[in-house]
Amino acid sequence: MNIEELSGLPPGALEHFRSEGIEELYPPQAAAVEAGATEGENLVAAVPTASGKTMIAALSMLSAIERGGTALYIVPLRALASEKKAEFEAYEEFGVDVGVTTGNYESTSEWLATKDIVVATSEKVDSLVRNGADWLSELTCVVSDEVHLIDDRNRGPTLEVTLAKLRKLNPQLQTVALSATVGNADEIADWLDAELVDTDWRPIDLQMGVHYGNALNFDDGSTREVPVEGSEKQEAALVRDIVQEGGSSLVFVNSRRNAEAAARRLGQVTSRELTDDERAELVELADEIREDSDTETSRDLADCVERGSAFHHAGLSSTQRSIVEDAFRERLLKVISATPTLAAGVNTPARRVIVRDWRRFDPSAGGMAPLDVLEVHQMMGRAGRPGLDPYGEAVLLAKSHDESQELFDRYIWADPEAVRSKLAAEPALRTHVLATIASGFARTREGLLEFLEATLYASQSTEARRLESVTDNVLDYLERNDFVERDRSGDADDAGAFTSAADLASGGRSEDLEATSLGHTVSRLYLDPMSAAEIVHGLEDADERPTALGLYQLVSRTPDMYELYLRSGEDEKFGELYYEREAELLGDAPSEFEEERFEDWLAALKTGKLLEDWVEEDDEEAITERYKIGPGDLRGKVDTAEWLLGAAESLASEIDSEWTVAVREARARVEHGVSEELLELVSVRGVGRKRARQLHGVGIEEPADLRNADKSVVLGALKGEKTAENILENVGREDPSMDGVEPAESAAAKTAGSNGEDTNGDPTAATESDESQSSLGDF
DNA sequence: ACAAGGAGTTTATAGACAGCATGTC
DNA sequence: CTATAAACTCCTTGT
Repeated sequence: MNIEELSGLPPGALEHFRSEGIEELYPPQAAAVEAGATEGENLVAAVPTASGKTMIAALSMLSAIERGGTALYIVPLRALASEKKAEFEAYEEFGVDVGVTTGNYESTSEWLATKDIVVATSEKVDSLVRNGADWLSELTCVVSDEVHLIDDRNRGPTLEVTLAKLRKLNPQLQTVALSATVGNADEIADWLDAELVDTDWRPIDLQMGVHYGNALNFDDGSTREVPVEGSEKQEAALVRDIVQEGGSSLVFVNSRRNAEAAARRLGQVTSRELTDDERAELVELADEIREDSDTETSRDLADCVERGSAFHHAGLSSTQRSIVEDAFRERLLKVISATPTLAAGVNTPARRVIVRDWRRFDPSAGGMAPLDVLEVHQMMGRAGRPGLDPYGEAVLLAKSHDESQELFDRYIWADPEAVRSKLAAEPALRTHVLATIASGFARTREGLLEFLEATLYASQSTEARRLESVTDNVLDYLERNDFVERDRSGDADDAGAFTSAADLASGGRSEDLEATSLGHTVSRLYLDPMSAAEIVHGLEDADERPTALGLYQLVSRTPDMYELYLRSGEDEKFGELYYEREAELLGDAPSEFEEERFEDWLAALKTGKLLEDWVEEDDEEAITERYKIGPGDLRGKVDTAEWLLGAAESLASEIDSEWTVAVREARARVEHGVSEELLELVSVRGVGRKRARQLHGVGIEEPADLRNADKSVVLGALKGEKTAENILENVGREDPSMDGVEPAESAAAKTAGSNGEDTNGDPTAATESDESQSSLGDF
């Protein structure tokens, strides 16, 4: 189908597509149009990655906009939200306004209401629904990207419930669901009352094969010699082979350590194939990486990058991840060794994809469990760069003939699994039942069950009662914790004479459900009710002002915090820390004889201690080293703690706790990574934990001091005239200019300013080493 | 005497959304 | 229970 045949798009859209070199629609896109994508029809498109799914979404959204509506594009990851936003921003050329909203992006509801297309994560959309954003009911088109993630145990139910709510909010809504090829796309289409486009078609041919011995055998029967030389590993031979042809590769492995080790080894292969220009650019990139964070992980990554190789996993900071992804897309990096993150993330196509490890440690399976077919297909789908590669190759590695055969059977000739809803699990329902009641989607138990009927779970379930019984458990829980009130008076009023069939079936439990004020708060804060209960109990239990550690351990043991594991021997270490600081912890510790719960308690203490180290101004390097984590993990923990403590502050004021201020302070300290004494300084724009410490070391303790202090003292502490001027300007000093000011020796400068406050003038306060040493002693 | 290398043993295991209100070194 | 690479330890060998 030629794009000329399209109708109903905004004027200028066709010119725009043509200018991007799009003339013909790909077959799946044409099929989507024939199914009514541009006419507001519901659609499920189950097609491989990189086969033009985004175009299907674009056609649906643009035609909806042309009809006077607005569109919402739901993605699973923040990084994808930015990627899609950048893509859709090209439509601004013909007057289509695009906005993003995720947890860490600015966004007021009014601002979003003015946009034609809004890109958001599923959780953010859920949150918007809970907070009653009106513009959501004006939506005419919603696109759900990677909808197969409904299968995900943790986050799938959110997507499922959110789609159901959006559709209930606006029955006219056009729903477009984009999915990887899965076993049961038809079931998803049934659920959404949608037309189905289900195809394996790809714009670039994909060859799948297994490497065994010295040969690469493809599914089409062809073979390629890829000899393994000397003691090198299979993946090294495969990477070398393709780099010499000017192609790049992705290697998927099953652990971070393996990713790092593989990247190091593969660096020896790629470094031989670099031009001088490339080498020079890579050195620059490596510097950027080292600059982003001074940790061992960063240094290792930088060392690899200089050789044209990189690793990629969640321990990297988001900046480092982007650096690696961008450099790979620009073909500067020849190979990335990655954990499965990369397969689900932003677009990083490679000529050859090597799936080295097809088994992964899974404690619930009691050992190594094979990856899902879907997951492996997602990785393999990254093969082939449109416009650059003639075809893509996806390779699995086998060490024996038998294994080779198994891999063909298990992954290459196998169909992906069916997507199964995970909604009927208590943790998922706990959150969503409360939200559904709080935001008025259901007012009775029956209404609730009726709403749940509109989910994929209900359409798939053969066990109708299961959802009901889990729902009842959850309602009990919510009532017990004072999030929901059940009003049974309904029975008495309406004189039980008119007992409905539904009541009979459910044992006559007709009742009104209403969220309490606390319940509403919990729902709006987007907390798991269990987290909220833990926090509330913890705060109520505190007789004295809680310490930072107490609060950090409290939020760390919440199900919303993904806790650090205890390594071998650490149970003892943290057991000791526990006895030392037991008095600070909030709530009742489980008995030591309940091994599992006690371990969790200690793991939360470990996470809490990490946060305490952070606010005691230990540096990134020390913390990542001490807890054996990457910079990305540290920032992730801090981020989550910040969010949870923010929520805890709201809860504290909701329950009239006397510790609201203590929580606020603990949150502020985490946000900036500083001790109490620096909180004031750090509120000045341009002053973070490092600069605040420097300033404090010369006796500047609060913003007012900055306005009055001797400029030479400020300059002496800050180094860099520009920064000093900036900061003085931000603090509102009349004459910020540093012209002709000589920096004072920071140790010599004692008290600055005129407020005469004692500074406890410790000349060595500028270095935090004393403190970090003493907290090291805790280990 | 000591480094290098090999054999046997131990160890650890992927990921990342959300409130609110603005800005690190 | 269904694995495996890397890191570590201890021993042997070579110079």
